[in-house]
Amino acid sequence: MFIRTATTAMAARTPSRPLTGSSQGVDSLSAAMELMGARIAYVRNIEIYGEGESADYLYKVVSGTVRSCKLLDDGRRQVTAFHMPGEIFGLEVGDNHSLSAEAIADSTIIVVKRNAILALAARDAEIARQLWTLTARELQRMQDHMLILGYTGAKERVAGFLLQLAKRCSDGNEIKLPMSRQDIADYLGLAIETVSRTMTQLENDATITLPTSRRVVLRNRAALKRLNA
Amino acid sequence: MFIRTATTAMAARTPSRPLTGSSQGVDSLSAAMELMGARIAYVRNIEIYGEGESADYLYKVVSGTVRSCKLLDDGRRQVTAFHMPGEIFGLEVGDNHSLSAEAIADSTIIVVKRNAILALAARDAEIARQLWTLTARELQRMQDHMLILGYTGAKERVAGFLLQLAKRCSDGNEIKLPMSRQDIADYLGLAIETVSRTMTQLENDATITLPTSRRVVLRNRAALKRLNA
DNA sequence: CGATCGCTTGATTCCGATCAACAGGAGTGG
DNA sequence: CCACTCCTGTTGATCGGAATCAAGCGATCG
Repeated sequence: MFIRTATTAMAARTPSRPLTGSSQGVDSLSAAMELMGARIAYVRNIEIYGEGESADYLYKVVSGTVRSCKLLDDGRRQVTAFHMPGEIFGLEVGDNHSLSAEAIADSTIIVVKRNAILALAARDAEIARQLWTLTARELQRMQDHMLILGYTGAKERVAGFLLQLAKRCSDGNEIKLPMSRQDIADYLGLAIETVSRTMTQLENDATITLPTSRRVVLRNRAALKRLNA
Repeated sequence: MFIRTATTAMAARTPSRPLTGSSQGVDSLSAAMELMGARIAYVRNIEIYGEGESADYLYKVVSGTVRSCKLLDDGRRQVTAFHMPGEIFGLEVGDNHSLSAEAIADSTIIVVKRNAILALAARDAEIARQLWTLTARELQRMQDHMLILGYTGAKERVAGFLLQLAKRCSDGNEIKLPMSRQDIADYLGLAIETVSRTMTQLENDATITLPTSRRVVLRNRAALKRLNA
């Protein structure tokens, strides 16, 4: 399971360009994680940590995708975030995880002792700043998500989701969806059938095309943007 | 429009007992704000800052209530948070506000230069830690909000909202609502009529009572909790 | 090949949005 | 004080759209 890589360098630390592109600006922290952490491979659908477990580690996605979610009593599941390569997750203020995290696809993830990072932050103001920036970025992501959930219509929500993804992993106009329709549904607060239907509807409107169910091509971004803010 | 009060008194500065149990640990920051900041009175429905404006200040509610929100193109408004006495808002990572803030009721608010706080944080690790904790608490609040927005039913959302409020300002079982039905609707992603209807429905179910439209008495918390997680 | 899983599509039901009217205060000015 | 309006909240009726139940379809895998 463990593949502790010696982690050569990580090129040069780009001089802290915050926000935007995820990996930049977190470099000394990011580099520290790569040095101190262990590389672990998780297979699809495996739980990385559960709700309520003590938050002893910090995680950074190297490859694959992870979802953070909460299980509700009625069996429903609320997906609060998707974590893509380069992103850090598992950061908690309290001592326990308020969410669970699961690998959506086979993923390799760097795992670091939280205490080690916090100790580092206590000594190094730059690390502390980056930790804070990271949290704030999470906040921003969550605000975007909330905005999407605020929409009443299904088309608006799906459109918002697609644009959000396009911003994060834009290979031109094509998006590769790592998550299932059910994941999307739980992320958007919709039924899986509604997600599916809305997708095909957008395709019929010539707004997108679906070469396969997991690949989306944005044909008309303007039309998508018109649906949300 | 501004009434920069010379800040005579306002009774005594309540010795900063912030939120829930996490009251400890935010005091030195809170105290610093009270010392460095100016007390300003805002009248009902006045904008405190607008979306896109530069985020030069940090705010702490002394009395009254503030809403953070975003205006959408279609005229809809998404309320992302309500800020109650003792709470801090306006904290941004970037240099600009991503949301606007408006006073829901006449409010007095402590306003501090953001730079002053950040400078303080750079020197004082404890202040930095508190700043981070504060951001993380905001994150937690937003997660709760997202959970509520994830519910498909109106009853579930309203129930979640009421429980959330009860946790924050519990005078026994009675909640005093500082915000209008429209504010609640925009917070929950519902139509105002639906909020109103759901309230009366909950009253008919003997789950709550509504002495007036702005006062809610929780008669059956268990029933409310049964509706959400 | 059968089996399971993920996705789509169809038919129906139900619930929330919308349009519309109305009720109760609060404030204003006569 | 009353008459007036404005504002907020409630209630009713209708309509549309999303949830739900149900079936079918196409992959991938043992």
